[in-house]
Amino acid sequence: MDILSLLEQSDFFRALPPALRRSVAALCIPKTLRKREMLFLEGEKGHSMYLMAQGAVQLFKTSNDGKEVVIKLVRPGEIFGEVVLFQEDLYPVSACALTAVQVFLLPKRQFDLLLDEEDFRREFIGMLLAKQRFLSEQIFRLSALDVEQRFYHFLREQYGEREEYLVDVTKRDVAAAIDALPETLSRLLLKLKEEGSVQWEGESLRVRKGFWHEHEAQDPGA
Amino acid sequence: MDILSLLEQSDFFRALPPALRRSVAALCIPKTLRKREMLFLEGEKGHSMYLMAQGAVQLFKTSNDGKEVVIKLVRPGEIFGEVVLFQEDLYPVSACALTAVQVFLLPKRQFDLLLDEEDFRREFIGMLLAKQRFLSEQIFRLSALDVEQRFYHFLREQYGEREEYLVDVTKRDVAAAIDALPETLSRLLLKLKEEGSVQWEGESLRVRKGFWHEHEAQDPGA
DNA sequence: CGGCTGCCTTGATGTGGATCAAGACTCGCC
DNA sequence: GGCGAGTCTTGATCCACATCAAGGCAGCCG
Repeated sequence: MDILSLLEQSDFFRALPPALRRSVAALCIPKTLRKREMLFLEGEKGHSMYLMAQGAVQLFKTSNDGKEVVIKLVRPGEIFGEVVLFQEDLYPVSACALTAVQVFLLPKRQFDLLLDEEDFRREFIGMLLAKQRFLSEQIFRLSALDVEQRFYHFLREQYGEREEYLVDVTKRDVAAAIDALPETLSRLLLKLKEEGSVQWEGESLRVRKGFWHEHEAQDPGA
Repeated sequence: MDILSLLEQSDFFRALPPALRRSVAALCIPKTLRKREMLFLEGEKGHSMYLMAQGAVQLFKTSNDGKEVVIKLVRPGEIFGEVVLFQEDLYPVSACALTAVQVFLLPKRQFDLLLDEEDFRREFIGMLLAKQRFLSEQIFRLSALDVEQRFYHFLREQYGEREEYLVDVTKRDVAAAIDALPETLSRLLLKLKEEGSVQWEGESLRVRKGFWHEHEAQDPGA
């Protein structure tokens, strides 16, 4: 994936005038990670934000006693690590590649230039607000939905309402993403298989016709 | 509380040149609410953000089956409802006064002027990022801490590490804020009283000397 | 006054999901 | 080929917290 077309796809780099976009592209530093490689650690000093090009990155926090809490999975086209560009410069989360990953790195200094662009600014702030919505909803989900519903939400959010999926992350990672243990997800999947509604073998997951219709999304007001 | 000195206290209105600050003050619409009055509802269209002057406001989401999940309590000096100023103009949460409340309303249109100010912009974005940190930590707390630790965090965050508190919200609201039922909080408080560590009667809450020392905050990396 | 409406407490019981423990299965690697 | 490490499953048990149900105890109003 080349950087320029990625920028064109990305919601808010699209807002830049083409000339500036090209110069940003020139400043972006590409980086690839292998599965399970760490990108940065919670508490570390950071000077760049990241633009996701390929794969999946897990953002998580770690408790004193070692429990890892997933805050968000990042997918191609999304930005992360932008928290570090203003004021406080410590990453509030750790980032780990769940698959082979391709990202671009945009250093702090280059970034300031962009913010002078009125349109870019609007898009950037809009993106921050969208993230705020996402996190609020995540809080809601954790406290109001059970594991089963969180699993459905996960599928919808990551891959959309389909009948066949190619799941590119492990069950363990899915479990973590919906704040459950692998054991719990495993038992859930067994139940769903017996019900005939969801079947997940290897990378391929399939869902009974009409399934999504019977499982409407929560949270209409969002 | 008069609006001008509030603006001077507020983290990022302080960044405005005094002249502009005065003109903002002139544009702010004061509003007072009584306990339990609603300010806006999830899903409603909105055209203003709010600046908190006095009291406590609860931001929450409601599930299909009526469960209310508190996202955040807002305190004097904080901003809320700003999500509505860009793109999507529906409030993602509902807002309810937990006490008598004084707020100022800043309509969308006036707000755009402010964003042209370089310094203000930086502060505004900084505030959004701080909120993002807060929400991430909240997710962490919900999934990694038990009710007892969430209660301690609540006290620290709302009032600081003191020995005596004047609690201005009801137990029911505290319970909701730490994602617990009133019954659960009640039982916790009984336990803490028997241990001699926390005593809460009426509005006054007191904590054993040395208590905070024994209960260090989690989440060092934040 | 007496009754109502919120708030808070206390008790008995239920349960979703965590925890602990033990295989099974896969795959890369020597 | 076989060993070891990582992943996934399955079962038995446990526990924090929810749920359900009843009172107690204000404060307020007619």
